[in-house]
Amino acid sequence: MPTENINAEAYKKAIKESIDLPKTEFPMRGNGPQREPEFQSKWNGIDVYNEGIKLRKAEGADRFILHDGPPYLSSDRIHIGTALNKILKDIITRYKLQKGYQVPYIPGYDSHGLPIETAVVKKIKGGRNAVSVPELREKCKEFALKNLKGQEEKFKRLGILADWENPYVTLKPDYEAEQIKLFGEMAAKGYIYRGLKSVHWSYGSQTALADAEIEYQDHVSDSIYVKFKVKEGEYSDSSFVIWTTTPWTIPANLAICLNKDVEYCVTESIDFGKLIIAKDLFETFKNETELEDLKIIKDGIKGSELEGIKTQHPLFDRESPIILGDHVTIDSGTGCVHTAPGHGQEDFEVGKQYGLDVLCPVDTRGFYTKEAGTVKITVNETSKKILDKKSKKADPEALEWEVGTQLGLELQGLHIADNANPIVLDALREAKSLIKHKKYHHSYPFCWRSKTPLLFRATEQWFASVDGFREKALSEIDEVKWFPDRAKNRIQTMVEGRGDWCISRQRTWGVPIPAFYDKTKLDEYGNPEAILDLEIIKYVAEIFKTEGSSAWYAKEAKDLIPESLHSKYNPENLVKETDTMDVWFDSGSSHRSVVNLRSELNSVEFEPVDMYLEGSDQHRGWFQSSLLTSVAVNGIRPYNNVLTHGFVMDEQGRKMSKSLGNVVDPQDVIKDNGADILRLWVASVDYTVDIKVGKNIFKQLSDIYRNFRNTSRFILGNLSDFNPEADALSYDELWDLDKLILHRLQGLTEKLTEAFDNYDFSKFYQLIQNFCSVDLSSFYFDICKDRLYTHGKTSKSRRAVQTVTLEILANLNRFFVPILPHLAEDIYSHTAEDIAKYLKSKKSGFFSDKATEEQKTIQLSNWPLVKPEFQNQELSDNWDYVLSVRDLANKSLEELRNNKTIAKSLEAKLKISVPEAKLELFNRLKEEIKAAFIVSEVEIDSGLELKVDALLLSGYKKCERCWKHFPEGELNSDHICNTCDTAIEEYLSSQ
RNA sequence: GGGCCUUUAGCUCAGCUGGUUAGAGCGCACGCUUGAUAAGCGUGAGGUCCCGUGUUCAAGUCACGGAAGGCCCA
Repeated sequence: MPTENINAEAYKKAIKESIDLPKTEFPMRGNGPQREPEFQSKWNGIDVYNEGIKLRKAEGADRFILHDGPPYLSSDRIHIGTALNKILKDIITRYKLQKGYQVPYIPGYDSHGLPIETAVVKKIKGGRNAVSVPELREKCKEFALKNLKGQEEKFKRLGILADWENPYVTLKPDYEAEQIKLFGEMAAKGYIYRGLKSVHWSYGSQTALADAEIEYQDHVSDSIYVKFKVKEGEYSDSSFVIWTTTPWTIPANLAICLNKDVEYCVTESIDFGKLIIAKDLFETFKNETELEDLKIIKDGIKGSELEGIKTQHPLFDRESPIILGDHVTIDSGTGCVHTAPGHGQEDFEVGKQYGLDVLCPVDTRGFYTKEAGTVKITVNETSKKILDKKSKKADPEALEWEVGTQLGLELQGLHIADNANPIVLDALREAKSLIKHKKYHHSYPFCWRSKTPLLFRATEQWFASVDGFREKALSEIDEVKWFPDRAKNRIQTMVEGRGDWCISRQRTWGVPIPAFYDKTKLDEYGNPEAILDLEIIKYVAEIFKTEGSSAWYAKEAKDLIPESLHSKYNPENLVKETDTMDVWFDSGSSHRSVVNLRSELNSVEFEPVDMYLEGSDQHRGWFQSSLLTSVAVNGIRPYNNVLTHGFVMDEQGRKMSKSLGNVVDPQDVIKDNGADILRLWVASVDYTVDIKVGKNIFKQLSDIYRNFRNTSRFILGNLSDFNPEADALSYDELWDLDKLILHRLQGLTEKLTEAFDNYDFSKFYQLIQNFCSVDLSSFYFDICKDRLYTHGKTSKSRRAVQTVTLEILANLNRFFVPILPHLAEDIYSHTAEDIAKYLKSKKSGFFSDKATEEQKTIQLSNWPLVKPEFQNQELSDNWDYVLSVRDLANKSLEELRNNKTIAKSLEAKLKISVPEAKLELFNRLKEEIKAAFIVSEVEIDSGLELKVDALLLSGYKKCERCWKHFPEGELNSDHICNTCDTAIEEYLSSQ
């Protein structure tokens, strides 16, 4: 009751003024696009990355090394998939840092290779040959480093914590030096050899291509059936029929391959006589060739019976023997496989077994060489054009060819993708060997850069012999923990089945292969002997280390070989290798060039790092190249854990492509929503499979993000007057509801920690969302508003809520750090002075005891621990039951609201009947239940079944201040209840 | 064409070794509040668990076949 000496006016005014509403500057909207860079420059100012290392070092903490896989520097922009990758890494490193590890993280960049070279050449007037090799390499380097700056800027904008001052770049001299030493060691162990091999060759780019550089496209080829007449013996009146879609390889045919187990048959038709094909393909063959009179005249011939038969090459005076190979199937064609060892991998292999030559009459640009030979044709309209063009090129004055002329035509100079096929077809027709020609649609390998179709070409290449260490590689795969575990199966299968690794590239922009050729020593094919010497390589490595690998091109052989070896290898006779290394060898060397070279990452002996984390395409890429080189020279895996993520798709789950117009650009996302939204996206999805992204998804993420903000904002606002040192209450002084939420906070902390330990970040998203939305916003906060706003600033019941919400804030704030570092910073920077002081004190456990004042930044906070003293299972179980009754109460209240009996739940009372067994509990908690259900009155009795009825309170009046309803006698003349009256008095006396 | 993988409400995710009416949060609709206010609360409607065929007393869950999509390989 107001006492007489208090001014009635002041009292009335105080009714509203004494309400303790939240007070905070923390904005409702994050405005990330604008404010995130401000936080980031703050972090740069205190050098969070290095301070983090220093701090944990001071604690004597273990290291957690996540070794970065280098993104490729073909552009100065980053792809959404790269953003996903870097964010995942950052979430992990930030979490590990909070958990108390030293977390050195060296970002890397992949800087050599064809795409960069192609992009640079494109910009050079006059093309590749207009500049010297060192000039071209210099331009490539500039281009790569320019892109590095661009990508680095975007990575920083994502909020990635890393050693940005000292990234590793595969073009850096120290990197290159280590890489060729690694190569040298592999060579010394006998794992590197030079061999002739049929490889995918791009005549457009004039180079052999790595598997990763091949694209398959739909293509229309010339499909032909060609007969090869048997020269002698039992089948001398018959011909074998081959099928091919590359007629231009016919001049390189050296054999016909059958399968020893397949049944062959002799067929006959009037037009082409007796033809031998696989019996199972008879119908297909008959349909395809439209030989309606074709019939089988003999069958039951095993492939093995036909081995060694000699057939006549249709174009040349040359034999093509029948050989056997397991790769021959009856899936398509005739079961008799045209074999040109110079133009096919399997042909090459089987040819080797039979001692066939490797005839490859095609030059690097795709033109027939002299070896292709001469064919007989009769000039027709098509060939006339080709021939006129060809002869006018040689002699502008040359006369045009006349249709019908017969001639022997030299194939040399025809291009295999342009005009070779028509000529070969004419020649086959002329020789009466062409049974059928039609167009054929299929998918065919193309060069990813020049978009030209590929051919197989037998060339001299450097190889790493995987057989030498395959078993060890497989047993090391076993030692690695793979996330998700199916990844293990995938890489295992790949390593088991893979062939030798072709390391050389006929390119300029790369690390030169440190080999020489002795032109005075020729092998049987006339190739000079190759020299690969570890001592020389070590010498070259020293040169690279100071001058970079371009020294290879600038120096002469004699300067690249130590003097002491000049007598062994006469530099006068030596020619430098011009091939460079496959870029997968570059990045695959990083365990040596980075991990082993940098003191912050290595120990005395080589040890696997804790983690590699890349997209699932890297099973064939970096995971494998790193594993192979590491096993080869270190005898051990390069990593202990490998985590893979899927690919980013559009909202329909389709691949992103320019033509579909569904590409999501991370730069745009940041511009529109900020980096935290992008990071939250990463944390919201199951990244082990393909991940969808798009406008609607960002809309949803923004909603959730705002919920996180508002939850935090509510706490900050209500803690504005709270001084933990003086005002915090002990556990015993808390309400049940407070203890309940503390208990739930421990559960959340426990589950989140487990989720992070398992790299299961989508759990974070789900758990935090549920906690903020269900446990806090709609439950605890909603209930506590009464206590916070009306019970009086210094009341115990209000202090209890503040004590608990501080505890919640302290955890939430730190939970946000790995995923939403900017939000975490924003929250922390808005904590009131007293709160901040408390958090920085030892008591809170918020920071490491070893942390300096500088290091007390939220970014270097400790991960929250579960506090057993706040766990209270019995209380929680009781309340689970009470809260199930709350659901019933809400339903009943909703009815009253719907039929307009009440507007607010405080206008109602609840009649609750509970089973006898629960009666004591409900009576004991009556006051808290009233608060928890947000009604003004409850009546509790026991009944056979649980029942809740909401009714309009009659005879009660609303307290003008707290809006709860009371029996009329309990309010004073100003319609104020006792609790509020006390609060008002306290307020007035403090004025 | 081959290997591996994915497919549960509009969205993001749970559904362990097969067991009652398939869950959560968000979004949406309707209502309330105006003392978290470009906020907050309540209630509600949403699902042929990609399709088909089997196994089983019982299938989102197991088997086989297929579709769509993805990565890798040819």
